[in-house]
Amino acid sequence: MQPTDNSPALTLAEAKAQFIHTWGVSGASWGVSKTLAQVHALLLVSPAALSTEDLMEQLTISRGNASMTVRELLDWGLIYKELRPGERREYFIAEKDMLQVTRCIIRARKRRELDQMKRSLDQLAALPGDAADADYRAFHSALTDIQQLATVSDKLLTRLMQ
Amino acid sequence: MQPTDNSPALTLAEAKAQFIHTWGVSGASWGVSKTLAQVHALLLVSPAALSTEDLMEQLTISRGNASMTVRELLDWGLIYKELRPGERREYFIAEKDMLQVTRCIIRARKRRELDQMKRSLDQLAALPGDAADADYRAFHSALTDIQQLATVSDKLLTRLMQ
DNA sequence: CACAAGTTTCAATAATTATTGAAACTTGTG
DNA sequence: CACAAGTTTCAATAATTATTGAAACTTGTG
Repeated sequence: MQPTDNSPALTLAEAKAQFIHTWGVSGASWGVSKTLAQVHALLLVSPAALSTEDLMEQLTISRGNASMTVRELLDWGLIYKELRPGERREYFIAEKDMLQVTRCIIRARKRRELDQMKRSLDQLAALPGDAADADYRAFHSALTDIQQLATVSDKLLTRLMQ
Repeated sequence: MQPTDNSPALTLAEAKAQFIHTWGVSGASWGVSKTLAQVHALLLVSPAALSTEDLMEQLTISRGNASMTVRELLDWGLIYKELRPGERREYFIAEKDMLQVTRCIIRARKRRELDQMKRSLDQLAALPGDAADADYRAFHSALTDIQQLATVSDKLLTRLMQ
């Protein structure tokens, strides 16, 4: 007797929906909004470009939300506008090369978080103080260690972006 | 005339407070709670171990918050308990080696997010389908690309952890 | 075993963040 | 230049997430 799998296989649409859900959850735990991640996921697995209307419909989100999310994804460089001659409506298509996608994400996050952090650290490290004070020395050395880590990370990320 | 900087220099306590604030903001944008990041920052720049009481006082947070946050930091491996003989109260001290700190953070996030994502992707990639259907092929190929990226990231992160 | 000195849990609440949706805006066309 | 077909903005609101604080629990000691 050949064992046959009785559970109904996922349809393509269900598989896509599940992927969009997973991508949304992941995004949320890295500090980006669930909708942003979901719109990105939907466009990643769409062979064709989609309009704002399509996004609203397929993800049941509002026009405003769709508009702002799409703008942010354009800003990250993760999606492109596709303009069709003679049509008013804008279509969006995702960068499909995952290496490029990675670069975009690293570039954006580095700029927003790491560079900002380095600036704060530099400012704090400039604090003049009494080198005889153990407490001051401890703080300063902690700061220097963190700065060094920031510098190393910066170099590594820059290299990863090629 | 020698130009003298008139702005009052930061005191050590102010500098620490500013560091704690910055670290808190950074943490928040990477999806960890502000308090978690702040407790970590405070312990990072404290030469001595601190008790729950100390944390509550210095960050003006509740006992419950302090307790849960400390437990989570222990779980990440970012802080240690220091027990003093004959004392009931627990003291906490941060891992100060930033290389170790990085490892702990990578290990925890990899386990929580990347490994989880890989499992979801594997499950979706197992979807049987009609290889003649262009839509199916497009989805499958997107999925494979993402899986490959996940695998490469996994290897890179594992290497970074040494 | 009662008590003191702590820690943990978790339901209620506060604070924050994301989302809606209607009004304002933009742009191309007859 | 009026209108149609879209997009964007942003105040109000909904949803989510973090925090409080009091009660329950734990553990060592006289």
